[in-house]
Amino acid sequence: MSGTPVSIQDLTKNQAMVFGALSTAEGPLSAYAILDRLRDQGFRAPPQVYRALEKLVEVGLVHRLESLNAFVACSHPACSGQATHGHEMIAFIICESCAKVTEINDSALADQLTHLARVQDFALRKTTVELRGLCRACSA
Amino acid sequence: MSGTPVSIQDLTKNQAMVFGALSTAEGPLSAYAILDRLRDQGFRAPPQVYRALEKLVEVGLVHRLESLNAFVACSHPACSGQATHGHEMIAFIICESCAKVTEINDSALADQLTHLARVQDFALRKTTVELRGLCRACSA
DNA sequence: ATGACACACGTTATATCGTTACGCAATGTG
DNA sequence: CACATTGCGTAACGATATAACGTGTGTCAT
Repeated sequence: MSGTPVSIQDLTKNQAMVFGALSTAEGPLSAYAILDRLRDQGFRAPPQVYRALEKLVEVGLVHRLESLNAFVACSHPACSGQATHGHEMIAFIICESCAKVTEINDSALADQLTHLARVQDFALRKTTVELRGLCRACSA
Repeated sequence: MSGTPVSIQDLTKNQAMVFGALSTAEGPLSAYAILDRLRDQGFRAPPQVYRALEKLVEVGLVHRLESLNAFVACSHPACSGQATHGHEMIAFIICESCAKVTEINDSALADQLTHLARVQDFALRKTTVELRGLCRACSA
């Protein structure tokens, strides 16, 4: 199991650069947006980005927003994918005007989702919860 | 408001064909899969499918699965987009093995999501809840 | 050491998903 | 009738994602 990184230290060069790009960004970035930001630093083709993203998502440092086909750095303070691990079960609140994304880890919600799956004998592997609309600032 | 269809009767020819394709299908279909199934019947290009899908989703006869980039016919018995309307707030349970999709309309979940949004003064417009894993049959 | 293997990476090409833009015909409304 | 609206057909393109292949580099059992 030496190939199981848990924190930023264990990232490869490309993974670190992609994570850096996402951390620096204000909001979510598409894979191609990441690619563009890293061209100066030697990135040339999509697979470089996608490979890094795959690992970062697996480890929990980055989340994929399905409804946006985009990615965000985990907002946990110094996140390293720990926390409520087992299943992530994070909800995202996404403003369609300013693109700001809020990450929410609500245990009541997690319980409900777990329950819904359990009732059907469904072996939950991954959950996607994304709430879209307008944030307070933008709906004012 | 004469342009607001509420049921299958009001669909145009293309919308009806796309809805038919989805209804006939066992599981979710991508837009291009729909296109392929309708080529015999005269469909030739993506916009024909996407335009029909846009309307069908708007009306609630069809749902988009964000995590699959695919579409399913609403499973409500003789669905016409009514029911808990206002916001849809439907959860989908998606088997990654057999691709079967179960539609769930859980009011506790809806309440919880509404609450999460409310706490942040977030004006909810659309929710995506997708649970992925293995259904009972497939995890046996 | 050396050969076998796994891993990260670079690169090209291709697959898949979705949209823009344009034109035309049918319909309905003043 | 003039004209707006709507649905439709088509071509071209843009955006997102993956396959496939090659290379170097480290580990490590032999």
